Amino acid sequence: MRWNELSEENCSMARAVSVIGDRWTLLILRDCFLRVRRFEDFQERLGITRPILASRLKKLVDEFVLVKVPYQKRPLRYEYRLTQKGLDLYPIVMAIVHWGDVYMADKKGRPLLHTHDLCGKDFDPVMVCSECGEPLVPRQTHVHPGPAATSSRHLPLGMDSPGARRIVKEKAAS
Amino acid sequence: MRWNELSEENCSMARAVSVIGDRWTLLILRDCFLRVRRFEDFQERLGITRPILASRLKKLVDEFVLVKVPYQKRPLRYEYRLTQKGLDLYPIVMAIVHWGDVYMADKKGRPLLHTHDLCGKDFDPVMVCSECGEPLVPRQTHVHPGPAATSSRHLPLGMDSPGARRIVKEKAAS
DNA sequence: CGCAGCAGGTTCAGTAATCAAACTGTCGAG
DNA sequence: CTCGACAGTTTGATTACTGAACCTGCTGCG
Repeated sequence: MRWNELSEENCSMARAVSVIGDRWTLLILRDCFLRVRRFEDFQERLGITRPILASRLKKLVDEFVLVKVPYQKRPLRYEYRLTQKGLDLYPIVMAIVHWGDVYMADKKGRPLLHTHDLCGKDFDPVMVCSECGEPLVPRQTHVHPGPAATSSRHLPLGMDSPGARRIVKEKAAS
Repeated sequence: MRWNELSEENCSMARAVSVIGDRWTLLILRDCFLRVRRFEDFQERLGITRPILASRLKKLVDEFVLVKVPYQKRPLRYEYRLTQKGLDLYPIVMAIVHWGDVYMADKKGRPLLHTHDLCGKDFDPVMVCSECGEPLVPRQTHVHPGPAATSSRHLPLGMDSPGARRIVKEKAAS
């Protein structure tokens, strides 16, 4: 499968990954949330090569995750700012940072702490259920087909997934 | 910067991205949470080439995100299961799926709905502050150096970041 | 026994993406 | 008129990914 074919898959994750599923893109987005906005600043902070940075920024602009806003004329220069679509990536970025803090930090602790202005405390992000507010645990959730469910691929062991075929076979054999 | 150098960066996000920051890896992990466990099943569902799948699974095992568990002897065969470290990627996966649902779904709606067994309802994941329980909004948070803060890179406009140098210059000029 | 089939990979040649470094173009300051 | 800042683009060499085929270890069938 080619990368651009990913965006046509009937799977929200595949479509999201076709936009943000790239190491450089994720690091660029982290910097966006740290209020980095200019080409040279991204380049110096990330150590990314200039052609790659240009291509990733272009893609994010094409996808409406970032907008180019002029911050001066003569010479006309633009900075990159998060749109609402981009700002809504915050949970993804925070979830990744938090996982890195827990599992990839060295002995000295975390390089960066996050403070919540509302309560004034340093926080960790916690993912909860929108309906009951309880923290989400993978074992306490399951999935079922939604309105746009068509393909059997990317459904969890749907009736014609390989796993299900195997299970059906195994049951038939017993 | 090379990919493997990423893991040495003093930044939790960079280190996490060195493990999971790859389109295929993210899709493999999604399937893990859908209880896909075998090489052939991953291969068929994802349409990934076999060498890449083998290399990604190996990397995830090396990083203790997955473990190989034998499910039969003669012939000895293994399946891939999430470790606790892998299970803790759930918020990342859910956040990506949710963003995809909101911004990348087609008119028909979502391909997949998630049900929370505790409350019995279909839910969206919401990221809240561990201290006060309020939903996290990027504008209501800020960062400051933690115990392991060393390099100025990857700090938000630290005193010797390019952005800060520019701001200092601009203030001095006024 | 001989051979097909399955699960889980590996090997190989060709194509695509990424790298470092240099180059372009516009402008303001000295 | 030269210098430096900014925001990229171009170039040639290196690295990663792709698709197809191949390999291994075992089982079940005739």
